[in-house]
Amino acid sequence: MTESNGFLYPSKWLSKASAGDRVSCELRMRIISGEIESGTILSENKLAADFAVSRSPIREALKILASENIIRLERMGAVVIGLSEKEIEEIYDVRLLIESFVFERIVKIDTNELIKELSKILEMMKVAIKYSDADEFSYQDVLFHETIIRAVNHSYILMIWNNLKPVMESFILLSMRKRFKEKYEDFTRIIKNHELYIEAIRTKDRDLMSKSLHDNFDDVQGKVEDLWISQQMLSKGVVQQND
Amino acid sequence: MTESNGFLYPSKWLSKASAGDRVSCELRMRIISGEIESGTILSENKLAADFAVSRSPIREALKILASENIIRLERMGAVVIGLSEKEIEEIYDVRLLIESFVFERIVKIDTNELIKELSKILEMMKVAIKYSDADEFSYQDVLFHETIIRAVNHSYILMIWNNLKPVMESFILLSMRKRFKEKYEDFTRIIKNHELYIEAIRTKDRDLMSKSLHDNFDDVQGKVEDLWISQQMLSKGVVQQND
DNA sequence: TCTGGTATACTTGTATACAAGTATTATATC
DNA sequence: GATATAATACTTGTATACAAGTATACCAGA
Repeated sequence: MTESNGFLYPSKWLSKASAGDRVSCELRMRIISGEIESGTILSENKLAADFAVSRSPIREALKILASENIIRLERMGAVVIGLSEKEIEEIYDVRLLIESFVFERIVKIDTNELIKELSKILEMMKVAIKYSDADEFSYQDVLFHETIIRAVNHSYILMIWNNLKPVMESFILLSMRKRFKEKYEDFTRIIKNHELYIEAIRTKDRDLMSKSLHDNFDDVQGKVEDLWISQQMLSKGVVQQND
Repeated sequence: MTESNGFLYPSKWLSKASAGDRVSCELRMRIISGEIESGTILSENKLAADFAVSRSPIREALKILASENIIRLERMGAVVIGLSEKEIEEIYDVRLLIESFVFERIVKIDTNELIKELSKILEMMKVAIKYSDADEFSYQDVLFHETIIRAVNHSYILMIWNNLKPVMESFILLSMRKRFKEKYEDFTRIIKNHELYIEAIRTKDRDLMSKSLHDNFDDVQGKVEDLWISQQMLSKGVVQQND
């Protein structure tokens, strides 16, 4: 709905992606936005027809979404789980868990390079705000946190992140698009929060990190809740996937 | 090598599994045991021929293993990563992380039902020891921890567990098989440790939980290291997957 | 009207075919 | 002998076909 082609996921992020990836990204957005309601049963054949691809990429996409816990693969059809408030809280539990873990590792390593990189990303975020580019802002926001996580070089923490990332990304994307329209002033606070985060890493200050992390989450979570609910409301009139 | 049919993964655990699952379970065991060495490049076609199935289930299996971080999907071929000591430590980092998180939730809920279930599993483990059934013991051991994790009803923590579980399972399986042969006396200590864990849950005693958790990990990790190394040694003479 | 069985229209899992792309090898040219 | 180019033997991603299983609907018979 945001893009002119009727797809929710930014098409430029899919330049080199396979059909399976495209489908998974788009389906994920539709599920998280509430366009496809929780409880809907998705059929491989129907999806294949809708997306004009064969069942192979559809199957791939469904497997991915199932591993992200937003659908549940059953004997007949895939049941949409979606993101209720409970799931959103749970995601932030996990983010808090892994980012806290990561911070404990970060305080033990040299962070000069990391800080430089984070500062660059922050600049990018500012530019994105300036030009009201919600998608770019979201991208950089996700990248910011991913960069921190990657810094500690922990493959299994990275594994968790990789599982969480797509859902996070979609969620943030939807949140930011909404806020760019309605709550532009939010972004100064978000930027300040990220600056605080960098500062926490620089000074290796646990308390500051904890504060900025919690603020960041509260910010996104609290504010986004009504976004999400409004999206749900919006989609109540939408046609069901299966008739 | 353990089973007469030349497969490492217990065939009875695959009764209702698809070909893709079979392949992923068996490949995982071979990779973790070191039978397939780290660095090996796996070809879809070759694997399909080896396992006498088509490429479809092989692709599925490779996707699964890639999400578990034991192989890496590249443009041409899948590169085996395997489990070095670093990865094993990382896995236990994550287990420690999630089980600690879970415990914090557990102290807030009614644990009667959980404790009953855990006690049952413990009894099963004892029986498995009595009859020297390493596979059954491993199964119950994994189930023990999974039961605790499931008790808190946290879908995204469960998601992490689901990603970790197969690798854990394979690792524990190999470890226990070895120890049943060589270090039978270990098991009294493992049982005692699990009893301690139950006790920690019953009394909601953080310190006791932390102790038993760490002991359990040190136990498995420390003791298993040499298992794993010996497995690696063992596999040095093994024929490469690709010629 | 209710029960039992059968036909049908779905479903998944697997095999196979094919297109497009990428290393590798061999050949031709200098 | 060294280098550029072409042939080849791979690779992945996707489409399609088919078998086996399952829910649904429908119809026959009581």
